[in-house]
Amino acid sequence: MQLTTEYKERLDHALERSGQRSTKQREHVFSVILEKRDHPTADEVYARAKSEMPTISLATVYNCLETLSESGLIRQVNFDREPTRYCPNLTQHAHFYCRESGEIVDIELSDSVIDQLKSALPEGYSAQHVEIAYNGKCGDCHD
Amino acid sequence: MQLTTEYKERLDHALERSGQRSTKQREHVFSVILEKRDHPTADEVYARAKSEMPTISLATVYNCLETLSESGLIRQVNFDREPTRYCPNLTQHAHFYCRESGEIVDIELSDSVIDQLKSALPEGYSAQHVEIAYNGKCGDCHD
DNA sequence: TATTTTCTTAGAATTATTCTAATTATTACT
DNA sequence: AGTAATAATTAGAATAATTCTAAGAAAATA
Repeated sequence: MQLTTEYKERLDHALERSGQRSTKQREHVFSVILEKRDHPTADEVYARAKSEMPTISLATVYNCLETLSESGLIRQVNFDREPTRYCPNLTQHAHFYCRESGEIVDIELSDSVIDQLKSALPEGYSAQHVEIAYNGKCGDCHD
Repeated sequence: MQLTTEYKERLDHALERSGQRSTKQREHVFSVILEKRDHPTADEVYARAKSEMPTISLATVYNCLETLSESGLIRQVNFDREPTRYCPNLTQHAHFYCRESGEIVDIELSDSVIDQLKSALPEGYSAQHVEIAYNGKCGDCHD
């Protein structure tokens, strides 16, 4: 797939800001993540990326995902002992993991909750990230 | 170390409730977790457990930690691509991970914030756990 | 006490991720 | 444009955390 001009610019600027080069692979991995807005693992990204770029390697996919995360273009999402997942949604949100279906759903959060969470920190502490992970049963999996 | 009567009873009841046996190893692993109230990895628990029970195996430590977690006696704590840690604090709290010192600190949260988080879920969703992980710099590591 | 069930153990296996060293692509410099 | 310097990609090996396996030990049940 092609990156829209908007995302292409966003990618280039973000990479430039962090002193890194824009490459075909980084661009392609970014487009793969944006295309299907779910929460794929590195392996899944690799599989999707390979179908259009057969020579890309798993190591490169890991490198690209790392670079994109560092540049703030995507987020990493972690659940108990599961492989890391990657998320293109940069808005302030939490993740819900359904233990029945394995589905991961974004949960939007109000600014107020986030502010309260940040203000729960002791004096002198500062947080870059707050990761919020729900674990339970989603609507489809309920009795 | 010896488990106090209170904790011994709590352990036995919790195991019974989930149809599991009370064994020397489970008791010992529980006591090790309670003794030093930090957030050890399975390896660290193994090291501590071995000093008093030299024959215990790493697999058993993993099994015991799993059993204790399932029984609700301890909690698992996860941070990005780090080994799972175990926490004896059962009160509603979040975890702060300092990326400088690696220190993990419990952050107490008000019921109100927790309630707001739970009510952010869509209709039909229900959460067993909400894990909240801060990532930043702690008081000691600040400029 | 005998029998069944559940735990523990040691070590092998698995899985996600990172590392290494060689090759290739991109940028910077003439 | 051509060359040197730098950074990224590649394949495969290495690592680290965790899980699995099969045999033996302990606990519960009959």
